Amino acid sequence: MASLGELERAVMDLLWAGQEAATANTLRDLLAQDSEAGDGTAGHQGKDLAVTTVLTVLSRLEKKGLVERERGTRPHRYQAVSSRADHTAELMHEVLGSAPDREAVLARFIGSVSESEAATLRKLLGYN
Amino acid sequence: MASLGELERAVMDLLWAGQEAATANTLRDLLAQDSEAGDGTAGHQGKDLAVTTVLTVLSRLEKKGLVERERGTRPHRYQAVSSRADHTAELMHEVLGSAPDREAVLARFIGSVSESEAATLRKLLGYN
DNA sequence: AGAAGTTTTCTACGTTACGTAGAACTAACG
DNA sequence: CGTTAGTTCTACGTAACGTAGAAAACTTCT
Repeated sequence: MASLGELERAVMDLLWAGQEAATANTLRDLLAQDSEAGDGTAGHQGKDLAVTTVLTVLSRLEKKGLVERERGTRPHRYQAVSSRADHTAELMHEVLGSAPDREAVLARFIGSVSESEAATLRKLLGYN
Repeated sequence: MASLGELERAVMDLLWAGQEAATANTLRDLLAQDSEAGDGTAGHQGKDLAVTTVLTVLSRLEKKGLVERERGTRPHRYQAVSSRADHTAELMHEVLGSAPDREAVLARFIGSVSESEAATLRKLLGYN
């Protein structure tokens, strides 16, 4: 119960990027901007989305527990429930937990970690 | 490009469990067995699947690059391309790579790792 | 070789997730 | 209270997946 669609992902990226809670309109504008700057790298192409589209996606994200909304203010404001780092780490745990042989998974995982990441990990695990 | 459906997952689990390449029929039988033993823990319920169902799933898994088939022999034999540990570790990397702030993700990840896993990781990273 | 059985491929349908948005409803503001 | 901004409802198209029958390909037996 974790994978996100392309647009859902784009919205979460925006929510994770900005620290402030945002409205659907703001998000729609940001999405429009992102789709410009056509560096061809990735991302959707072309026309702006309708606000209702953004709202639908936000509702779905809320149902999934990834987004929280302030219903008090009139233009509702949305924000990510947890930081991207937290969310991603949680996902990693989910994946890790999906296998019965965790040790083996960790071994392979560490086996293909970059040197800098390995350094980070050593630091994090260091004393304790 | 990674997530598996419930049945796809069940099939992969069987392929990962057995070291020998298996035929669709064998797999169907194993799936039937698994669905018995109704401990209610999880897994599908009820009736056996048609062999064609298993074959369809195997084809899809092959297309996804998770399964390899020997076309030479007549009942084709199927096997996992990589071990479950490898596959899972790869998934973890994919997840990790999906965030721009890997260090932060790793920090959170390590933060909620069990003590035994932490020990495993220290060992793997070469105490330092 | 021809019939009969086995295995694989093709095609298809139902369900659910997701992108997308119009229509209708609700709240705010003058 | 009417207009306007914002939200919810409903809906359609596409794709993934579970599921399997029908048809095609291959084996085997006589």
